[in-house]
Amino acid sequence: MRLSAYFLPTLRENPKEAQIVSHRLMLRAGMIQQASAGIYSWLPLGFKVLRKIEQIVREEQDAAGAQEVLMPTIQSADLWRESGRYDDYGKEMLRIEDRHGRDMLYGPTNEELITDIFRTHVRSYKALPLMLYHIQWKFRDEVRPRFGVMRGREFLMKDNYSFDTDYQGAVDAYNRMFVSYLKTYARMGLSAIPMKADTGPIGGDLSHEFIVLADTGESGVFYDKAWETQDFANMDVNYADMGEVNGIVEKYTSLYAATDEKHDAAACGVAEADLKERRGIEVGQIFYFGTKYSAPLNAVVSTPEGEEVPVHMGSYGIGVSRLVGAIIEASHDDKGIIWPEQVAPFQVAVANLKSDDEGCTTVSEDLYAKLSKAGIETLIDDRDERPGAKLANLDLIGVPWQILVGPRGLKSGVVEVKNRKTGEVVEMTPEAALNKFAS
RNA sequence: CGGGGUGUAGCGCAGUCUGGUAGCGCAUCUGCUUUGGGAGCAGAGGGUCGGCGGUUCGAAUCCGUCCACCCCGACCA
Repeated sequence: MRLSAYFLPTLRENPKEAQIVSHRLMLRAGMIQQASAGIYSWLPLGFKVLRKIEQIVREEQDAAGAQEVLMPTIQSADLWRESGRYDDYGKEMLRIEDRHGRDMLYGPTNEELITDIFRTHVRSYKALPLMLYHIQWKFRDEVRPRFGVMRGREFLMKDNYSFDTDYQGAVDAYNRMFVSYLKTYARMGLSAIPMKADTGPIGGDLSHEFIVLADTGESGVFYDKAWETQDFANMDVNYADMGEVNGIVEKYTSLYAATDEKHDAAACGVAEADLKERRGIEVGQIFYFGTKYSAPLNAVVSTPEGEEVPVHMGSYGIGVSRLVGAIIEASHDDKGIIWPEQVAPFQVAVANLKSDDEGCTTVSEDLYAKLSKAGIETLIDDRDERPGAKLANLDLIGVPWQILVGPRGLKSGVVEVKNRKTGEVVEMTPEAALNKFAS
């Protein structure tokens, strides 16, 4: 992508309404634009990152055996009356009346709809286990939206629903998701720690929330420092082997972690030297809720014994749009965003530091063409700007690697390859720079 | 939902108290000079001052009303 043609409306100054760093940086980096309170348009750069995160979530859901569907944003109130939640959900649910006077709503979650799909088509234990998920926009009419996409009213969420004949099957599904969540967040360059959670209004009796460590997080967390040395991103799991899955869950549920509300220094059993205290952001939650929805909605299956039983369900959510903010909270400096490579909008940015210099232009254009051809997502700053402006902009938008092409280096035949995260700069020939990324 | 605050150019703000030609910085456009950490000079464009109503010869400014947005708290992917 050429920066000269890219719709990237960056801001030099901080918009006054943005208080937390991810919100400020997302606005300044031209990723989002507020449409109304808690509702955002996603501009090219932001949307690109959003889709990368979404894709990682999708791949890990698929790997864990879930199947993707897509349910609508607008739902009929009828199903919600059937489950009893139409009255229970309160003002957070956006209620709409259509032209015929029918009560509709903008879905805040999808238990009812997925259960309806399930009960229409599934009658036998033989179709189980089953996990269906979708990645769709939700709307919850928060009293006080804030923190940009971290706490919006409209948000993109992955919600997965599991269906099993009995409790043991449901726990298996729960455990698969537990493991897949560890891996999902790690693949985005995040440290997310599962913590025992209250089940809240959604109901049920087994739940963990996943909390990403970030200094600016909303809640305080305590955990065993052993969490920091786990490599979940490269964890190889066979989800069909429940012994293996359960082993992983057992290992990590026994490793201490708790939010400050639940932390008990005396009872945690972690030596003081091993106990870390930090802040975190909730980015996902998993629940087992049994027959809470299947019973009222009559989602039943026949067992091998010919008995009809309501299915045991669980739900598993990941706040996809919130993750964009959470990643920035976890990874930035005073100059801007530092994207982990897995979710970065571009892998490499080529900065032509002197765009009216023939040598600089030839070298940077050549690098751009070859990197692009090699399938590397590359951004070239080909604008007629001063070097300082270009460097500041690239730092702001957080591309992990910058190749700086300037007359100073070209005199001795080199360009500079800069790592955004460490700030380390290595001089090398253009060919070597190309090989570093495209080999 | 309780408490507080703000709406003036794309962004950040002054002007409002004390009514009298709508301003500043950044950004944008043109030209020249410049080119390694957000350049300099010269010029230009851009605003029904959140909406509606009222007071007045005259309203960004005073009064009324509505709307939008933000912050703190209680609640949440």
